Amino acid sequence: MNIIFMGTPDFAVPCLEALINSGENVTAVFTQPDKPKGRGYKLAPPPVKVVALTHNIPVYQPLSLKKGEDAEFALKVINELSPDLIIVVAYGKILPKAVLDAPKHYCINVHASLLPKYRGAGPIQWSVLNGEKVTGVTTMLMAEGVDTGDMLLSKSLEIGENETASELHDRLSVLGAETLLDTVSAVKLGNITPIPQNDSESCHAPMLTKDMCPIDFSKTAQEVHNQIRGLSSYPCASAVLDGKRLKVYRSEIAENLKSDKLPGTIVQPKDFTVVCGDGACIRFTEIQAEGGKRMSTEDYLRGRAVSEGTVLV
RNA sequence: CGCGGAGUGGAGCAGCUCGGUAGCUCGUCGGGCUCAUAACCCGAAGGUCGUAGGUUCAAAUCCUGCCUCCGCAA
Repeated sequence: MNIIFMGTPDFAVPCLEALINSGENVTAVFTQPDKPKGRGYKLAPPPVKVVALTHNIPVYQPLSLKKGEDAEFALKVINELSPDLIIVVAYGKILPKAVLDAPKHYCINVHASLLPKYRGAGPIQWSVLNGEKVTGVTTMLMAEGVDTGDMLLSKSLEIGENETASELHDRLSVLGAETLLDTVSAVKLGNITPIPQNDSESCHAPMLTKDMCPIDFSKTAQEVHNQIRGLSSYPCASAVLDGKRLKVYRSEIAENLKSDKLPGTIVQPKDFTVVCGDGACIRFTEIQAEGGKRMSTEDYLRGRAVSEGTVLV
């Protein structure tokens, strides 16, 4: 099949590679423009672009698909390629109707949640933040609303107790590629049955922001744990130790340990165990100090003393 | 030229202000104690102090260039 692929970040890469490896004819890749990133504002290409280029697939990076010269040119390109399918995976732009109607068959989107739950840009992180036990990926026909189209196929998986959003991200991106291939096969066989979403069961998962990062130790240990997992590894939960920011990438609930100390107090300096609002304790297992490298708490404590009774803010 | 921090035995850090035998916590190896141990005691190995120059009788320490890593901001 002739396919146009639209996607931008790492999550989309396995899908693109799966299509290429399964012998589909990917005639063009649309992705976000290179953006200045990191120190010194170096211009960085999106991961999907890098993969596309290594397979010699033409890459288009319009600023907009809705209006302006870029949009007109993009639409022209799309129509000239006359794709059978347009596959969209975390592209980061909303497609106008003209693009949705362009392919002979469908515009199909791969979304990292079990729809209709967690529509939006941050489904993986929010399912961890909310302490979900199960999540998955769903393929759907694209409609004009964000993540509201009729569902095609879905696959689910269990979320580990201590699993971080970035680990889950990696697993879901692989599962997404599988689900996408199954969906494409079904389309070829004319064997798809779109199922409308039940809007009343939906919820929204917006992009994460930095004001979600500071840890509020007055919450329960489980809530704090979920926050740490859900924000890892970006933007990453943080606490303040001795006036400096401490990022917490990984944690675990301390079994059978209670304390009536003030929430945020370090009760076991040897393994960085901290009291939370419900008296239960949480143990940081992977952290990063300002200016320092990300490392296991064990390594961190070898070089810096943390004293019992210190209170994190 | 966006702002800032850091590169020291296998790991994480101190030492640099006020140049002059490289230290701490841990790991590794050997020995001891112990019913036993991740506990304790004794001992050992292991470092061109990121890299290239400069200043100096002497540089981890002062000066300059370069490389790499990280925080903020985007």
